[in-house]
Amino acid sequence: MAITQTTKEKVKLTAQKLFRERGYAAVGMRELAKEVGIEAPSIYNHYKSKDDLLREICFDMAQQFFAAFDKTVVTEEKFQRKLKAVIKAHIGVIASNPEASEVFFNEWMFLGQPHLGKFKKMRFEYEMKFRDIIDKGVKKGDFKKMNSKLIAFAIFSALNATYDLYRSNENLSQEEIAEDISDLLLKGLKS
Amino acid sequence: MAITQTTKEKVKLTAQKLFRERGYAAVGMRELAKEVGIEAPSIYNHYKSKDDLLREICFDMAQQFFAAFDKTVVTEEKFQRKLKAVIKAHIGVIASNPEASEVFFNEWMFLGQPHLGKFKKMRFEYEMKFRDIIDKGVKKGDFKKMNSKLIAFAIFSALNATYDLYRSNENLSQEEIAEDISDLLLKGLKS
DNA sequence: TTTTCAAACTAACAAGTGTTAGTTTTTAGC
DNA sequence: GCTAAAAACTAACACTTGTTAGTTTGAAAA
Repeated sequence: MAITQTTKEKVKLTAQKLFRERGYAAVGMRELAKEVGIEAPSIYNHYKSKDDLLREICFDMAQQFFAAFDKTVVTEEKFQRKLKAVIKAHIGVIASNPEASEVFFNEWMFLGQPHLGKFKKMRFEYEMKFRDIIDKGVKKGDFKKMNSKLIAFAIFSALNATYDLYRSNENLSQEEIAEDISDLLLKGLKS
Repeated sequence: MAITQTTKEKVKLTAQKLFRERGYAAVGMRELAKEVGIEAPSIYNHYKSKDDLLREICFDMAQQFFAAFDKTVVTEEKFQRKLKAVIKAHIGVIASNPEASEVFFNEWMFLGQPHLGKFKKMRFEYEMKFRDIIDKGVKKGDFKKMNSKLIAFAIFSALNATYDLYRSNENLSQEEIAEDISDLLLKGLKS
């Protein structure tokens, strides 16, 4: 817990909150500034532009997803275990910051170039890491034969919506969410 | 296929396209009008306001989802069959209009009151129809015991993202999508 | 041919947009 | 306490926003 908060941090946190609540395009700089407790032009002492702010939010999250994936080393040979581990890591990142995650998933389209292009590329690479596990699992016989692209899509869709579960708190723990959802999906992959 | 298209229809279709591509808040009335081939104020001969336009798009889709669900009468007693049938109906509605579906799922938050309230209520009711099938299936023993709310959430997340599959066409048929995804999910529910 | 009405138009308003310039205040280092 | 830099401020620009008022056009009904 940060005892003190720099203005820059406050701007970023407030932007995350407002962008999530109302969408990037619908939030004005004056409104953002007011919520922070400063005047709009003061924001430009910390961020080059509105787009720059969105860029930082989105790319910070992207980095977290990659880091969580790469940190997940599974020595076990079973692909069910491997997939479950990265699913949990993915859900864990979302759980650690549902607000920024929602912005990441829903507002990236407002990024200007060249960031937008880089973002799409990174997201594709990340998705391919998952697809790779599924494909290898199918090849080895751990998973049934299937349209891996379609299945990976369905899995991501279920995982990426989990930010919604932390909004109006229903006393669902991250562990419970990760366990139930990965169980549902992994069972469906059984060969 | 409509051979001729009224201006009102053209406005609605163009709005669906633009709202999907760039988001409701980022699309201006002048831009929408230009794409239709008229001037901005002419739109007001057909729609009361920008919000009115979004309202029509969203509530038309809502009606289609309800209609498809209610039309799905399954005489079979197995809840797997019942659930599979409504899943397919749901995916079918999305497939029949992926563009409007995407607006429906992602832009409803820009609805003004009282439409926003009504929309939320309808969506909740619709989701409860699905939850109801799952709960009854669990009670009867067709599905394993589980957190039905969480599972319903995951199922909806997977289904509602399918509009994305029709965007950059990958030669995926609606039947293939519905079959693969419902298989994945139903297997995970097995008792 | 005249009347009527819907649907297009032009002009404009009031408010809001992101952002820059220039200035003052606050903070930190010596 | 003095200096330098960071971070706040006010004022403003050029442009866009949704929408209204008032007018003209085009086609159908009489």
